[in-house]
Amino acid sequence: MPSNDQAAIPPYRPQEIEPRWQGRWEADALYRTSDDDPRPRWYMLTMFPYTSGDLHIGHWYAIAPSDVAARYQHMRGNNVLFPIGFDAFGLPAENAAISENIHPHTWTYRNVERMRAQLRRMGASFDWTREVITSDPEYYKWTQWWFLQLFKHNLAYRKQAPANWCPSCQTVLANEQVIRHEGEAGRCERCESVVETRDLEQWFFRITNYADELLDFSAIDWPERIVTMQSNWIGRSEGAEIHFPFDAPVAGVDRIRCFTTRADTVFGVTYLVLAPEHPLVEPLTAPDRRDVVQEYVRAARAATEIERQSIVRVKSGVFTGASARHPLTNRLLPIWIADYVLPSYGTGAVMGVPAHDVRDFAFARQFDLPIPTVIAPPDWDGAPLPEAYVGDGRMVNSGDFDGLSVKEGQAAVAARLQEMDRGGPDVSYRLRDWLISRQRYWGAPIPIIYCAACAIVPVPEEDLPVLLPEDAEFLPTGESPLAGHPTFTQVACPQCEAPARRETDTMDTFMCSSWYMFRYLDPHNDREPVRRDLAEKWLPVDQYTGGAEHAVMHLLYARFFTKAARDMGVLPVGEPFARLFNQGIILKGGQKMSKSRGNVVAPDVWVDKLGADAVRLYLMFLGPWDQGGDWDDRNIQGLSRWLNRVWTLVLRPPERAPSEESARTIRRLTHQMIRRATEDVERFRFNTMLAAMMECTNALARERDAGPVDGAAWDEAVQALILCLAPSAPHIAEELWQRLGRPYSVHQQAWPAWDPELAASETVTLVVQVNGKLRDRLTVAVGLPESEARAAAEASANVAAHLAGAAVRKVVYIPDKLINLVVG
RNA sequence: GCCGGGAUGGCGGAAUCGGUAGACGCGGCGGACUUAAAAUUCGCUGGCCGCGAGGCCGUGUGGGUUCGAGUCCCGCUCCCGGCACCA
Repeated sequence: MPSNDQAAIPPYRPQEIEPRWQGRWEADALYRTSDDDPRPRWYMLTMFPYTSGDLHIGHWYAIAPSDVAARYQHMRGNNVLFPIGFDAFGLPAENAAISENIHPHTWTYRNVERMRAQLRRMGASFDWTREVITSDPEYYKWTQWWFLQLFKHNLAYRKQAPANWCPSCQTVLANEQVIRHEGEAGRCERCESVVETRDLEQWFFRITNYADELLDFSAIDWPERIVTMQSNWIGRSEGAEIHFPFDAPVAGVDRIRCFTTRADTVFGVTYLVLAPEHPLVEPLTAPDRRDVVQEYVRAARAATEIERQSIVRVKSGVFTGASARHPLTNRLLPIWIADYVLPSYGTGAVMGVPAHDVRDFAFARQFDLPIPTVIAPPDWDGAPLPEAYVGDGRMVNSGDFDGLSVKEGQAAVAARLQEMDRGGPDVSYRLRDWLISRQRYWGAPIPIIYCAACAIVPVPEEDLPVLLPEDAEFLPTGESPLAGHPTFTQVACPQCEAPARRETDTMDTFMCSSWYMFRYLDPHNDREPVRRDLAEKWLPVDQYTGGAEHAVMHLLYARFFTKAARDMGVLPVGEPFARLFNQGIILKGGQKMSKSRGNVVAPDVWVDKLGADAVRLYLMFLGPWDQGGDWDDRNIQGLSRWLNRVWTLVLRPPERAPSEESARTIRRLTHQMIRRATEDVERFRFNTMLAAMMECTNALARERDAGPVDGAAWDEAVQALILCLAPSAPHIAEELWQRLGRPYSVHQQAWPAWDPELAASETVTLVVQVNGKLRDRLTVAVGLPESEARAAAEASANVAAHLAGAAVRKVVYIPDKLINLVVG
């Protein structure tokens, strides 16, 4: 085209049009969701961000495609709810408070302000009227209410438990704050001191009550990966409990209970092992063994569980001097203690079967304990085993169980023990109860009062919220920060009115995020967490998106909360999220972005340079969303260029002339594009969706440059392109839609439908092969009969050359695809 | 060690009910426009051979099934993620 045409259309200036449309949409409340809208509901949710400071490119990568999906559902005629909020309690605010000498509240709400503004620049279709901030009293009042409900239903309990204690920071650390990776395992992430264990009274939730139900994923459509991770985390093991009696009761107990998945090996037991923390260790230990046992226990307790699990697997342990009887042979079995037995799994006691367990084998070797074989490997010659044999085989040296397979033996032994009242079938889980106490300031206070007379008293619901005092001293002092507050702890017992003391721990922030998806439905309700009819209308969330790093934390806790709430009659559903999609991680130069690496991509810089639309598109285009990808400064140019081409395509009118042929071609391009874009957006394949639209743009430009186009078909094409682009690049789509004189807003138009007939091609490329090798490509009519296809193929000079006169033995014909002539 | 996921041009990635490998984009090369550059735009761009028509090779690696394999089966190598003394 002549260059002076270019002067005729205004340049594409995202910096000018994006803020203008954002202002207009907000003024018009375009994205406000009504609860009374009769259209089908669609609850689209993206994991709310933590108030960490600036919105980084990872937030954009998580949120922008989610916004595209929400906008698409809206265009499909659904009443879409797409809310946003902030996960605002937590340790980073306290750390910032300490290092920057600023109050956590100030720090957090300043970040909320900044992040709101940055989110608005993205042009996302959030309904801001439903925003929740978990550190608002209006919100955490109900977090505390949830605690009280769980307490009332016996799903919350208090017990003494070991916690990670940093002697330098003078505070308890969450497991996540203890370095786990090899070399530095068991150290504080802030000061690198060796973390100790301290016993503290802690609050727990009985998530283990729901272990089996949490293993049932049949009602939800989640990525296989997350399902597997949750299943492994819950770790259901079927086996048996086996009781080993004492000759005389010890501390009122007459037996040691062990859990095993290998009841079939019970005749191979040569010793028992207790975890050093096991309550029977003290009463069992013989007087002459006391010193050595106490020293071992002390050393074991000095290490954290994390440390114990990460040290090299050298077996250590000491003999207690006590013994128990074998339940089936009555043999005396020495009782040891060893730190390879974990106090928190099973019963904290293990039967040692050296021949058929690699850990027991190592232990027996270390301490010279007998290693009798009781499962015969195939072709076993009766010789001692060189290593633990854990495979299948027949039971031997096992009395009347000899000859049974491993599987048969497990059932038979468990049944026999049950008859004898010495145990029986049992199930064990890796999942532990959820420890929610935090000895920290910046969290929701646990609504509990301790009274000398009435013991543990829940705060009455009408007294909620228990406000977090603003004037607490939160610097690390070795005590829970609220404990040092002059008035917070002092309270009258709600039952007897005697002076009592408040609980001073706060709740794990994962509690706040376990129910936020319900609060969006009714964010300002001051009488209940969510109105029942709204929960019935909107739940479960139709589509949830977020990172896979929350697989066994947030996503598991949220499922637990929902099931508990259903059983308490609070919610009508047992699963919070019907569908889940995990986006991947965005990298820079193949590495995670971090301030210390100096490779953090700031979205604002790119919005200034190329516009939010280009940034959104690039994030969608750089690869499949679930695989993540690497940010490359150069590649984003391609998306910006494409937007410029779309801009020009729409605004520079082509030469028009009615034409059947041109109309057919343009409509075919259009409807093929709509079909591909629709199928791809449905599957969250945003990269190929955009590729389809780019191809259409390029093809339309070629049509235009080739001569006059059919005006009606052209207008349809351009409008369809804008509509398909609208969810992905909402600003330029709105601008072009307006410039075409179409009615505001493009975002309230219907997603275009494709007509299969218009999308269909009249001709196809038929691939011609000889013996499976490509020899020619023919353009033929759709649905060509085989005889004609064969004739056409054989007429090809190159095909004839390769046939070389040989007889065709077989013809493979896939209509509209390929014909393969097999010779020889 | 166990459980997932993956390996395709110079780069990011397309294509999996087995049927044209490399769509789309980046980068590169060449042309147009420009005093020049940038921007824009057009063409080419897996390797080797060939003037050309065309041929041979090619989806981590070694086998196999098939008229036909990136795709299915068996064996290996490497990379990423999760779990890790769970009895």
